[in-house]
Amino acid sequence: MSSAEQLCISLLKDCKTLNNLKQIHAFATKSGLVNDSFIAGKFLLLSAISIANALDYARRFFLQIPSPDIFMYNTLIRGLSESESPQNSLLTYIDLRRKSSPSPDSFSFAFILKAAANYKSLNGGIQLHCQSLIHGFDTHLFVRTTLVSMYAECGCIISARKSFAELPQPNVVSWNAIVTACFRCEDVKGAEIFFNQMPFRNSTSWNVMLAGFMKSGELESAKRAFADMPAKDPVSWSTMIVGFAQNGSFDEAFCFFRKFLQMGVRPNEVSLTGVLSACAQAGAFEFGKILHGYIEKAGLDQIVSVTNALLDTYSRCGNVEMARVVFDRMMEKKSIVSWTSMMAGFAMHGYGEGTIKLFHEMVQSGIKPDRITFISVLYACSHAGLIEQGSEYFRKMKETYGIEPSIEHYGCMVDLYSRAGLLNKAYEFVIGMPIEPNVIIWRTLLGACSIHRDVRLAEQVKERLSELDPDNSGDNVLLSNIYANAGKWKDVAAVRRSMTDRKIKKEPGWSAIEVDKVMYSFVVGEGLNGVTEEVNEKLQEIMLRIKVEGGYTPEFGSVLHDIEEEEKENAVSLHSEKLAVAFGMARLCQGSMIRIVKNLRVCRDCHTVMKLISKVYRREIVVRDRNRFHSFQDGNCSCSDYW
DNA sequence: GTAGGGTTAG
Repeated sequence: MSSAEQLCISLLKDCKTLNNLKQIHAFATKSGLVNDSFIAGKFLLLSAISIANALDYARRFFLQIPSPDIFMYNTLIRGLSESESPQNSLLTYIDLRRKSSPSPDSFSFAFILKAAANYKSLNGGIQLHCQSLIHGFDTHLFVRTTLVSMYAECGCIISARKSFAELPQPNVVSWNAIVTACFRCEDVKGAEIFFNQMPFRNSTSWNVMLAGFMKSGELESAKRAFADMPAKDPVSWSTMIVGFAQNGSFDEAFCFFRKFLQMGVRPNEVSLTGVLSACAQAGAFEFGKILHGYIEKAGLDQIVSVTNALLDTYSRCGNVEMARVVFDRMMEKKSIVSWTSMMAGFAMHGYGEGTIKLFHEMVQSGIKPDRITFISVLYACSHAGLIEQGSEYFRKMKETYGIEPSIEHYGCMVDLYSRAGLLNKAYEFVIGMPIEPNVIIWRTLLGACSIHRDVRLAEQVKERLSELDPDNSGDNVLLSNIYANAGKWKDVAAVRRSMTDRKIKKEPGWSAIEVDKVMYSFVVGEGLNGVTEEVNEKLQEIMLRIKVEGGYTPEFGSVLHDIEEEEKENAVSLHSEKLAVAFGMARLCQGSMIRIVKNLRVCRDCHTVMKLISKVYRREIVVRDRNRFHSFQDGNCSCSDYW
């Protein structure tokens, strides 16, 4: 081996970034080493698998190789199978089959079947199954285990079971694969039966059960299995924490994370992303900050998934500035998820221009936007009232980037026109959509009818919603609010009556606020032990002061009945966000920001009250509602009263 | 020098 070759190999061993790889590439080209198949193979392995955002580089590099060997083909097929567009993996396989050499081997089929699984293409999977049969690899243990997973991913549990049954000697991995396959196809009973039949189990088999139960929403079964398992490893703990977070059980996620810490184990990055996600959903800003400190101390701030979760937590807790700091510190490690999260953060806070600026920076940096990136861009345009730009990006995503708009993109466009008051244009857009509009689309339009007070269109839209989702409480409440705003009390009563007749209950609104790192939640009409009196007193003081000093007059649009004015005032003054803000004003020290998370949309009256409090008391208030953030300062809101 | 099963953010 020449000294240049030795140097090149040792450089490649430490290579961690694309820029670094490019430097080594230049050196290898100059010395002619790039033609060495071993070195070229290593280049591919690094760019296609190990280094983030380097797959395009791998493809270009591959095209320059005169006659790639099977290892090179396999590496590229594998890299593409894990990408956004796994179908490109298939194109590379077809290219391989067109040539007389090299021939595909067992590795090729393991990777290409994984691509079919990721693409969820049953037809493609079946054809590749045939291909593996033709080449005599379908009975290979690894290939067959991948077949079990592939069929399950594509929703065909019968073929998955058949592939497993044809294994003469399944090992523990094959057994785990068939158990996961049952869970994927929503056959929890089947999964339990296979698990009980297993001749051998390591901790992974138990973890398969935990993950399966969690994904099926069977939290009690997951907890039971967790208690029963003989030995818990860090993956078991992470699975539980992540599972709770994904099922919306934040308290249990926090509780398991604390227990995990108490064991004296250093929590891994996955458990941290899980607990951060629970913070993000619950709006637990102070706890998030503690985790941030912990992450830096443990040196986990170099792990992209952790920093992405952290930046998302900050922005969902209303602190988009801290999110930006985390984002900037990632330097060249930013992934498409980091960019898109940051853009979503800006968009939620109403920074439309900032979102678009980030979009261009991302494209500049060489990362291709995907469908989720465009959801953020369109969402930003709609929340900032950038109608022309929104339409332009909607056109561009298909023409320039080849991304077919999905229902979410159409939803953003309907929202864009609706918010701007172009209700007819929005309605025509929905009618002209090439895909069937879903309830979310119609609901967006109904929301717009409420804001822009269009009773006639609202009735039309509600009819469609009644066909698709007749018992939705939110839609019925919205329609009755629209009638209430228009003073049509008879219609309000009719909606209410039909709701009572069909036993539809209004989804209870709740608001949460964190004080001394503890989350307190408030629900209308429910007292909170020990603090009710305190909250009522404070609220009365606030309402009086904003009337006298801020000229507040209540708006009753969100009150359902045709009741006396004074009663109406009581009903709106009890909205959960008002209780939460009163509690925050009573407990948090002067000058600190008040952060509230609400499960529903904030009502117009509460919005006005928040603005007045921010002015009269000189307090900064941030409210996250179902759709976006409202940052109240000196009498104004970041949404410009447009939500 | 590459694989198959369990936990990871938008």
